[in-house]
Amino acid sequence: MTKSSTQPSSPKITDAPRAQKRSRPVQVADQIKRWVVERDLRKGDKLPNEAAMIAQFGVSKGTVREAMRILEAQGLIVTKTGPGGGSLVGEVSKDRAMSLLGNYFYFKDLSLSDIYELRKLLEPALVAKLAGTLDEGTLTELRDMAHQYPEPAQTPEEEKEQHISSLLFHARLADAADNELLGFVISFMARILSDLTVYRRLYATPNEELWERGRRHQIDLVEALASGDGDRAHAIMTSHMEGAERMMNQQEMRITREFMAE
Amino acid sequence: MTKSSTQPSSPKITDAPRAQKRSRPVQVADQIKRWVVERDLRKGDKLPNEAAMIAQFGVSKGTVREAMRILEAQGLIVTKTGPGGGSLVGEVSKDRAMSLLGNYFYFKDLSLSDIYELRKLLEPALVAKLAGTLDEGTLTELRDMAHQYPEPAQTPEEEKEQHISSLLFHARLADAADNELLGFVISFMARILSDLTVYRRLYATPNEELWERGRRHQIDLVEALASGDGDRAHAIMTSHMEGAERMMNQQEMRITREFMAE
DNA sequence: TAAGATTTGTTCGTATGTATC
DNA sequence: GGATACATACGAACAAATCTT
Repeated sequence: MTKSSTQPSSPKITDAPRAQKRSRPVQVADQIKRWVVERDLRKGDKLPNEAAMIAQFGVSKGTVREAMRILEAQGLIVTKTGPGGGSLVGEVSKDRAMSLLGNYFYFKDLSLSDIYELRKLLEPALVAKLAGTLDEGTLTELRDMAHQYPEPAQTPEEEKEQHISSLLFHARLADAADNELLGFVISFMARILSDLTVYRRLYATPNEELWERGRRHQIDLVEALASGDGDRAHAIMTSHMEGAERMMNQQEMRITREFMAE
Repeated sequence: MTKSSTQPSSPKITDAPRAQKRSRPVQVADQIKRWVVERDLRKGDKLPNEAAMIAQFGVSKGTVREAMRILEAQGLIVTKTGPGGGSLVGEVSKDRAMSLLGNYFYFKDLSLSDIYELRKLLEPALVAKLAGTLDEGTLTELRDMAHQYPEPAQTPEEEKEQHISSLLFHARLADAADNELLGFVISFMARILSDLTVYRRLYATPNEELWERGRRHQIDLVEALASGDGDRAHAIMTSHMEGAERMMNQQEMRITREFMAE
């Protein structure tokens, strides 16, 4: 392992001017981060306890606690009370990462077409890559999800439920990719879309034809994936994305501005 | 504005089991977040001061301060001392969002091909869309960046510099997209790649032919963008991505595991 | 420049809660 | 149950920053 030994840290992309005075807790948090990186600590590894840090950094208990809260908020540590307790290095969860990123887009007012521009690029490519690589368990899982709602929704609540279920289907596909980055982006978009609000419905009853097409797409897609037909999977997903975008535009869905959950 | 009035918050995508006891500071932080969302507060809006929150939530000063640190760590507030000071709602910066997301991937060990799989999908599509839409100022900026290094690098340091410069070129393109989501993903990848480490160099001198091809690509790309030739821009970028990936694989670059900067 | 007011920043002492043995 | 080791929370005091006069 070539320990990079504090190289001059070449200029970062999109590096803000940043100078500023940093409060003690933030300084302490940064030092702890460095400490963790230097020792290459991993998921369950223990950090020194409060008392040790108070001594180590020469600050008070309150300051150390604020520093720990900073790290905790970023998902980098978890803390337990009691004997043998203390703070442990904690892998940032996907859920938390999505929430944190969601906070950024909270202020950005994404549009549906922004999201679908990306979905139309990524999801067809994803399934094309996935075709023929999924094990039986995953395929069964996907088949079950595709068949879960055999009838069109009767109520707005039911329709929302089906909408969420459909997005879970896509998130499941994303998780099957062995590309964490691709999987994350797709899951993140699914999550944003699952927080949608129907602003005004143009048709009193949901468009059954579009619904049926969406359902057929899912079912056909799983079979294309099972048979290893990447081109067909790609085509189905492309068609599905276009249909989904059209349906959502028809219903004038709006993105809900929402803060992180945790 | 249709205030969504605390709807039952439909099941989230990738919602962890999550129950757990939440510490007082976290509870307070959550309440403040809700408070902000309910009132639809924006960038510069003021939050109540410490004393008011102590009274409001019936907790001690230390607890309130820990709560504020949590929000600050997520980029949601900024705090100033002095009269008229206090905490303000603060838009999450792109830089901070990338750092926070970087923490997630810190544990994931992304490979170069993971990143390039996405780049090859997104960047050609981006430039195809951008063709003919850029103003003269932006085009000039891009031209300048493309011509910045007229000679191949002589030293590893120089080469790294050029590498970063090239990624800045891509980040600049991403910012020109009027799709914040697409722009963010591309910039984020550029940032990860800018933190690369050359692990072992196969050729003592950098491959000049590949370098020259990369440079030509950038120059030709800007002209294609200026003339509005989307197909050509797409083709150039595709070729460029393939070349870049090949070059990096040749040099056996490794992704540096690095914690957030701020 | 200086003084005073306001608001956050930091410390210390003490007490309480919680999990392990 | 009791002892121990740890985090959690409170309250009072003082320090530092920054605005106003």
